[in-house]
Amino acid sequence: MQKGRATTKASTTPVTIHDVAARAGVAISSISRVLSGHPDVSERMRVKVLKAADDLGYEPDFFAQSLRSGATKTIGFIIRDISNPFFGVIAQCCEQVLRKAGYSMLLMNSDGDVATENTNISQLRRRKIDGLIASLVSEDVPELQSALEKLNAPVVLLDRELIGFNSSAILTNHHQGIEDATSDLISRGHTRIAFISGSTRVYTTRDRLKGFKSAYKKAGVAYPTDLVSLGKFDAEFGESETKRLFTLKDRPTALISGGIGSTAGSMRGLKKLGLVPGKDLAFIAIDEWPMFDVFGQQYSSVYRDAAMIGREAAAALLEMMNGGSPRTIVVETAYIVRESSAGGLKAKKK
Amino acid sequence: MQKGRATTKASTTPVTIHDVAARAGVAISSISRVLSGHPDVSERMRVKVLKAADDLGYEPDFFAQSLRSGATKTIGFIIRDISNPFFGVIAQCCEQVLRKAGYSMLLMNSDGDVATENTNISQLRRRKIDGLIASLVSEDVPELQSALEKLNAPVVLLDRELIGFNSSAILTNHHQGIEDATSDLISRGHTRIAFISGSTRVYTTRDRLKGFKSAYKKAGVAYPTDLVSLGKFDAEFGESETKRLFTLKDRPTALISGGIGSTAGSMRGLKKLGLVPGKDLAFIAIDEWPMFDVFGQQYSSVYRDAAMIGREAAAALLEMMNGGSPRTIVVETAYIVRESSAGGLKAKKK
DNA sequence: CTCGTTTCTGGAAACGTTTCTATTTTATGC
DNA sequence: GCATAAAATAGAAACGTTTCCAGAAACGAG
Repeated sequence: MQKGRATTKASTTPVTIHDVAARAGVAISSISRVLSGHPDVSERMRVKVLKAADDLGYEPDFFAQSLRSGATKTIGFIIRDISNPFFGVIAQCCEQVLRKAGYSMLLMNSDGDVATENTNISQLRRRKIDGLIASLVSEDVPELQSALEKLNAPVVLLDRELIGFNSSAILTNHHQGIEDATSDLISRGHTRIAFISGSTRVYTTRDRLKGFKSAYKKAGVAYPTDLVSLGKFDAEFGESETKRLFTLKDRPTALISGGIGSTAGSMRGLKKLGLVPGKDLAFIAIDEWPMFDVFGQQYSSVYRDAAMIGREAAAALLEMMNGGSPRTIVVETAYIVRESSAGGLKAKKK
Repeated sequence: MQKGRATTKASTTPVTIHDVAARAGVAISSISRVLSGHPDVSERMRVKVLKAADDLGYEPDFFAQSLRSGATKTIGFIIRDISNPFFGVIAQCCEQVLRKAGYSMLLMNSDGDVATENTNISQLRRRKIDGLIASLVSEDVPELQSALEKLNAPVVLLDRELIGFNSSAILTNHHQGIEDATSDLISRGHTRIAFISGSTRVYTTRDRLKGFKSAYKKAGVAYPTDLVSLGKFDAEFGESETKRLFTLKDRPTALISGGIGSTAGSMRGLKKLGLVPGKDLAFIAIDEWPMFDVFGQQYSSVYRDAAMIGREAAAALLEMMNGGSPRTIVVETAYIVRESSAGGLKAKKK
């Protein structure tokens, strides 16, 4: 049930630069010059060409342009999982900034899988992207660095450190926020604080752990190595580890868990154990997410600004694509105290 | 601080089909035939070419392929706002399915703005996408339909009805879930139920309203027109309208609000008014989001499966791109009763 | 052995641009 | 009015593929 092709003649055969040249009665090179803003163009020519292009509704073919010029005006965006609202905010802000600069964004989920991530990078290389923004699954994959180098395009890493690789990075000062949070719990009398986070193969987790340890050190107390559980970023891991830790003989009295997937898992685990944050234990979430103010209002958190991370990442990439040099930006975190920082100690005293 | 170019010779000059042809000592057309699986190829040639391609690490140039063949293996994905977790889940599932079929996804936010959406569509047309999945801002934009037609590619619409336009659509049966929810509230004794949703210029809102009206009709009661507020999908609208409705002289005793942005706004508004869902009013959210089970556990909802919507959309698009015809799929909703369905009536009796 | 098919291969023409080079036109200074 | 430089234009060669076409090689059948 196709629409009659006579009605919309534009859709039948796309109009090319040749058509415009024929209509204006000039060479195709002149069309290109006018449209790309080349300086050596007379006013008479400019008017004539623009008129012809407008009459015909000419739109340059993207692939032909890219093939010839080498620039694709396309950037790649690789993350673990776009359904994670934290990444969603980052992606949104990146896309908005990049779009305004004339770039389009290819989105790819790595599903937390190194092999998928590698495939994605290859795919983006074949598509000759002008730049890449990525939150990588792991920092210590041997072939990763050379895969990124082969892209031959500027790279902005989100919360990752690839030593020896010349990229921009938007890092987060996790350790300060976590240290503040941990110190607060210690000052309230906690010693057995559980700490759940993702893989130690990324900066994120290492920097968080650094803050956790540092708080204990400042308090002059050894940190509870048996309560630190680092492994994966997903909810399943957070849930099972929470269950395991909170059924130990010497049960923890507090829990710091993050990022978002991990927190969700921990909450599920606690719920199943019948433990209530702010009462049966002190609880601090790492990272907030949309609507935290209404749905997580009782939960303390270590907060960071996802929108800023997105904007800074896009800005850093644009700068590099315009010939600027890579830079590292550190986004701060803040420990936000709410109701759930209380609780957990009664059980200890009993 | 560039790496020495001698070390990684691959990165200096990309290897083309000509290099492979030279190495194998055959014509470039033979390379193309082997690699594209053309039947008329001898075994000897196949082995020779594959070896040469492998030796050189040859990867076909994407743009050259697209320019010549016309297929871009790229699909466009336009939504209001990827930071909305509901869209995040849809996007994730779409991308996963499409990636496995060899397609990449260009993500664009329309920011709820008709003009931006139109610009995005033009951009995607110039990029000659093979297909489009879109959640449009509004159905009754005059030039929208012709803009989509000019794409010359199959389109899958998310929760939108564009009459006379030949596309697939993944619709949601909103009205059933909303009707069930509303009926439940009515049977509990409510008559003054507030209803907040987005623009009536899209199917989503109209179908929700249909369910709301239908419940009242079945109860034989006129529905409260002064308590229905339809306008925008964002949190600001939800918040201001909630405040307005719940400060009316004849205050509503219950609230149904959605989608996610609207719900968040409503929750904020109620919080500022000091009204507690499940106590001072009955409250039902339209749409759930990640972690609803732990953070929204007391809230009743009208639920639908975002992951399924994403998968179905991708599947429908793939089918159309393979020559199949458009189809319409309807995803069901379910009213899920939780604590917040109670409350609100004491105030009335007083 | 020759002829007609079939199978395979090479050469070249596209695809729609940008950009290089050469040529023509216009402007400038004397 | 003429030489010279500068500005504007046309023409053609790229970019890296796919695909069409023609011809070569292989293969049976008579």
